[in-house]
Amino acid sequence: MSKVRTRFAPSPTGYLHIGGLRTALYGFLYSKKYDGDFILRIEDTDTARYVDGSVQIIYDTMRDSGVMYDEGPDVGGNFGPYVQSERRDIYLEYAKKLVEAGGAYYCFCSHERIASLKDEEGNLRYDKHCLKLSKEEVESKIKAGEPYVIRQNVPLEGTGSYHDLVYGDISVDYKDIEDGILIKSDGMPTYNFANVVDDHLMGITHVIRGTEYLSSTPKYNLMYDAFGWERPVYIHLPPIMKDAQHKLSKRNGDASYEDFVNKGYVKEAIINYIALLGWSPKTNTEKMSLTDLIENFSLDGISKSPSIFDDVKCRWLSGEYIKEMSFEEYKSRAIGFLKNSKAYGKYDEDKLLSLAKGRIQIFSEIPEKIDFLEEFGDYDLSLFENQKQKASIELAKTILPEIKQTLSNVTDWNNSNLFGVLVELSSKLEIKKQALLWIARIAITGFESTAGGATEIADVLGKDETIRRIDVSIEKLNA
RNA sequence: GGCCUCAUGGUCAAGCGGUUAAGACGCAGCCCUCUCAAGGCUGAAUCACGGGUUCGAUUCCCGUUGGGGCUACCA
Repeated sequence: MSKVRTRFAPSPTGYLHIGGLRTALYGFLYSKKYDGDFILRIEDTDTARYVDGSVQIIYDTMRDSGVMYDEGPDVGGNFGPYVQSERRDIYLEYAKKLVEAGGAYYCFCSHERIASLKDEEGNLRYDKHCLKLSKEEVESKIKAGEPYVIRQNVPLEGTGSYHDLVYGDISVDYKDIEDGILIKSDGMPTYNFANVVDDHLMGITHVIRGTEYLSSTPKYNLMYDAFGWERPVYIHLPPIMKDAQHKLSKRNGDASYEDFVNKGYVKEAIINYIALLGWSPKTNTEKMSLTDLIENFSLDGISKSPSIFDDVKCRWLSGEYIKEMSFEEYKSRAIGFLKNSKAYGKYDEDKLLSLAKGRIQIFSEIPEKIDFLEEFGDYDLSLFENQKQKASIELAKTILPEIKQTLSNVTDWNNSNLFGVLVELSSKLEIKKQALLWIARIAITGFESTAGGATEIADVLGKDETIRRIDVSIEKLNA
């Protein structure tokens, strides 16, 4: 059996969105699973929709996410060029061959004539008018400089069938397929032609793409057959939806990979999550690295129905990655987000980061988790009241001076020491440690809930600031 | 409109004629805990509808409904 070769063929019309990335991912996983090649091809035949810079975004996204290709415009390969606009002559050459083979024909009809072909329901259907032109007529028109397109010659009768590895047997009657344009009047091919020529010339064995091509595949097969080429294996993928009725798409301005990365989602989690959207390993394992995914990927786990992107679950997965990340790794990724916190620069970086780790799902949540450190101020005394912890304003009044005294004597200021002395104090005072720690925490933060406990926070604040805040609270209680 | 296609809890999903219909996220409750978070346990919640086929349908067939796609000199 020949080597598996799959491809991802995006058009450079903007950023690379999540749905496109998943298509790329599946192509990548499938090829790697079978030790094959994964090719990147840029489909830029529509010059009008071209967006500057988007090719670079595609390169960057694929590299950054780990969905890396073996051949492509910027890495080379033996089947180039990998940019369609650079293959113009190739398409023209093959289009002529197809005309020779009877699979296509020149068409000189004006837009006006085409428009006049509307039927009662307003549908357009080309009437094969130019198919009747003799070879001589065609040649003289071309010579005279008349603009033309090349159309596919689809049979009026019969049925095109093929087997899709996800959707099974698909059949479309040829009468329902138009004689679509293969070469535009500007000499560029349309997707409908370029994809066939390129996939064949590049040796693509498995075509993995979205379902939007499911019903147009029979017309591509017509071309493979007319050329006498072997048809590739087809694997169509269900779409990723934004909600029940809208597909995630860049045309709608939906989220891209880089948007998620910028918001602080762990990249591995993004890939992991989208791998699971529309595919199931059939085991209960959900957290998987790219390597795990390659190992477990299989076509029969791909589902046929659309799946809705669930941001909540994607964040959860991201949080799982953060929890399991080494501190060093976490720090290197989180530091840029820490800088957005009010507390940044005022306290020890590692301590701030530790406070947030385990409490966030995406890195951009860091500031909101630790900003309270810099928001100590006019809090409500009723916060000292807590039945469950057996804490009260009265108790706070009596023990806060003791807490201050005890802390003042601490020389080695760190979390475990602080915890030790305060627990010791609570037993000496014969009160629950929970009550004492609750009071201490409220006294130094002024918040009902905080990321971190009393001693953990005191550790971050440092001795001077902790004592100062306790003084403020004592004064407040006695006011 | 025509054609293609899809349909299991709120979401992702396993299931592939006989199951107490997995699991995960989320949600609720309890436990644990230095508040929060994390962790542990428990719980609520699903086979779109109607016909068949079959001893028996979530599973197979047909239809209805609903969703998506194609129907461009876009991909």
